[in-house]
Amino acid sequence: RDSKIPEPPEGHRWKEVRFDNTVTWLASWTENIQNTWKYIMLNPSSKLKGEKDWQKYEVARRLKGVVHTIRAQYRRDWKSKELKKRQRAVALYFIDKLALRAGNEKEEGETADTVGCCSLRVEHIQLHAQLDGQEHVVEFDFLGKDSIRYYNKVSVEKPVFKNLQLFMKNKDPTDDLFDLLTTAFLNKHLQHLMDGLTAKVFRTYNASITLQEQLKALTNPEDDVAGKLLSYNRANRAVAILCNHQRSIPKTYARSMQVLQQKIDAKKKQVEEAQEEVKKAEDEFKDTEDAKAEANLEKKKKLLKRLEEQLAKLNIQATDKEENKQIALGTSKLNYLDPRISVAWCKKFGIPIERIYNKTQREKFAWAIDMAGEDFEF
DNA sequence: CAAGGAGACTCAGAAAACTTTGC
DNA sequence: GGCAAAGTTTTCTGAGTCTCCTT
Repeated sequence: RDSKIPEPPEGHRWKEVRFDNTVTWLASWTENIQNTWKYIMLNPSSKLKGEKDWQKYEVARRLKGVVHTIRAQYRRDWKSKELKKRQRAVALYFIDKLALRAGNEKEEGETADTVGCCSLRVEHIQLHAQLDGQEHVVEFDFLGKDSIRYYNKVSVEKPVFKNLQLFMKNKDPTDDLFDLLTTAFLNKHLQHLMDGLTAKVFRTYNASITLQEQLKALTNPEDDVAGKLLSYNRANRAVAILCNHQRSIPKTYARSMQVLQQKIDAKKKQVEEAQEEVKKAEDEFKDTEDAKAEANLEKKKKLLKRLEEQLAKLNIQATDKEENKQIALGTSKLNYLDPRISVAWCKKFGIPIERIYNKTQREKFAWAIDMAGEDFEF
């Protein structure tokens, strides 16, 4: 603190050596190709990053307390006399319900043509008064962050639908859907509703609350560890779908699926054979009615049951793999799910934490592992 | 005094590196 | 018990969000 600022080592062209406790980086420079900033920052396992992460989830938990009021308010604003407020209210509805990103404006041409909520254009949505037996369906199709496609058909509340029709009236496909709205305006409003509230907090909040609810709904205390872990993965997957976290289909997918399918086919055959055996044993027992034949029948039945169970397990595995082939679970696990929810779940159901988090993740979430008991509620 | 840009930080999936599994 | 393939973890660095300061 009181020590003298050291001189930059000779033979280098450092700009400066500085003391600055308002930032968290250790070194920075401007990258010379694109003129962007580069930083050396601390590891996620560091105290500094851990505390920041904790804070983030605490803000999301505060949102939980006021989200009902906020929802009531944006519903009222759907009928506002000010068009700008209506746009804000509809956009916020999307951000809340669909976990869309804020959608800052970005420089045209220089960067990929991707959008978020506030930067949606007319061409990115289609309205269907009626679709697949649902009313007021909005069909989204646009490229989001990292040019990942967002495609979704959602039934929305009638006032939202009416408003969207209004916003689209007399506009070209390339016009902004929310032409009166900016992320700055939206975030200023959110800040006013709750200290520290911004658009992205909704993503964190909805992701975490979804995990908690799904875990509650899916976990069967009777299941073994593998069964419970499957439930956990499904809860995690629900969140990844909500946040649209995708991945390209793994190169090994087709092959490993094929191998699995072979296993399934082989198992099916075994089951069929076992069924034959049972039938045979049944006939024999009917004929002879002796104890030996009965015992044999029971044995065959038992075998059949075991094989059927194994088949069912393989089928689940295949379904799981199939469902997961385009979905990336890592991003939500690392960035959106309050780790205390997972820690509490592990403690409650006696699942070792290392089945959920690997070594690096346990280091990153050390604060949560320390803090959360089995009855932690997000 | 609002608009806009600089700056700082979080979040994203792909690819490389490493570990485990199944033969 | 060794080796290839499959699966997992780590690394990489670009793409977003949002704050704050300048104009």
